[in-house]
Amino acid sequence: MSWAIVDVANFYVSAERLFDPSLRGVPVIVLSNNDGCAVARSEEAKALHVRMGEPVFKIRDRIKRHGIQLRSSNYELYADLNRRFNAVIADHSDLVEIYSIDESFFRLPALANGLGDVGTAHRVREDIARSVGLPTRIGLGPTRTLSKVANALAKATEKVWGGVVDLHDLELRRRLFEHWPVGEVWGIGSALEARLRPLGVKTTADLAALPPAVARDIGTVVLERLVRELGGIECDDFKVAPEPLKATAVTRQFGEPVTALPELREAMARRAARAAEKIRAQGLAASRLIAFAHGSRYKPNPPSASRSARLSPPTNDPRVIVGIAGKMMETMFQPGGVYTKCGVLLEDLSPEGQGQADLFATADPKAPGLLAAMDGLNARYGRNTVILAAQGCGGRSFDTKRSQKSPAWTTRIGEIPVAR
DNA sequence: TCTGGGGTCCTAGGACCC
DNA sequence: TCTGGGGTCCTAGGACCC
Repeated sequence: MSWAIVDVANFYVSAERLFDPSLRGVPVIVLSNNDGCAVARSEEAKALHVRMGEPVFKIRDRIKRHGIQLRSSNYELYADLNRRFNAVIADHSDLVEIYSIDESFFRLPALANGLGDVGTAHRVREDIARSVGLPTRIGLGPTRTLSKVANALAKATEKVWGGVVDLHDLELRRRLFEHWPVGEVWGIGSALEARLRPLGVKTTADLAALPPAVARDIGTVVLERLVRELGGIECDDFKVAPEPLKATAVTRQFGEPVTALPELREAMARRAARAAEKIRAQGLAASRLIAFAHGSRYKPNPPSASRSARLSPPTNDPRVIVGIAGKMMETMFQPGGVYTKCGVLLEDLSPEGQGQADLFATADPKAPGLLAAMDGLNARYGRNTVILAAQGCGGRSFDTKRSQKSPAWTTRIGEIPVAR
């Protein structure tokens, strides 16, 4: 098998630059939700040592001194561009797996010599650059893991090898792995890296040389599979049809800290309603609900609590979910606590109507029609056109901050760019 | 004094990814 | 003053069953 993975360079920044030429050639940072941290950096920003995940308030002086441009994250735009570049990939491949918002695995026609695949990979890059306008890198290899490592190497060697690296060749792997730090390998995080270091496993070559049983001993079966995949043995397959969601979460930091119970209830209701809406859109119902609320972890003694409950029968009815989450918020609330975040998790998701009926609960016969009407109106006239009273009206100070958001250039008729 | 064996299910927590 | 959000997978340990 021949695996390929394409990733978009500094995706969020590249997306922002597409419709705003003033951002080109200057340092740009795209911020996390609530405008808190840097989650994407242009090459110019990286050169100024802005780190991934760095809080914005800590780099205010650099932002000012170097004129670093800030943008809030604009997921509507990124999701649309994701759709577009995947359509281009599909022109070249019969099998595409969307792995994340900025990465997709795909299969290339396996030619006898690897050169054909490299040529195709270059054409995919060129097509995406021409028809979508996004810069990409591509890694090729006989397994998923090897293509991921190749992709990382393509990033590091872009100027030399033009953004495509093929790791089908054993000799090339041997040479490159000796210089590639083990912590850079997909699946090796800081904890595993720290466990591997004292054992003398510092490079990818060291890791690939571990006997699988030893790897399992150091980590789990996950590390064992990783080692096998580095050796060219496939342990993982394409996931073309997206697996049904197993759990979903809606958790948000507050724009401003909250101390009053009525506001906390309202904030919780907004998150719970959104979570219920998400699973309805997938035709799923939840069997377990978890709600939590806490204060800043950078403060001493922040309030922190969570509650969980089984939902029987499984449900996606916002009236039920918002009701329970609201009661949970009441039992968690500590007077005097300064809260900065709350959220709802829905777990044990199953297809709607498939769960075991509850012997003691009678289903509301009107619910399906009511919820379909509500979702229909919100789809047609915009999110939150119809809401539950518990969610409260209008924008509130505790909603997420997004002060620098760019327009939805490609998906809203009122926000398309104007040319003069 | 001596105190089985083999399962399943659930939960919490850790680790990883983007 | 200000520090993101949303997923998956695995394991250990407890509760429970026969």
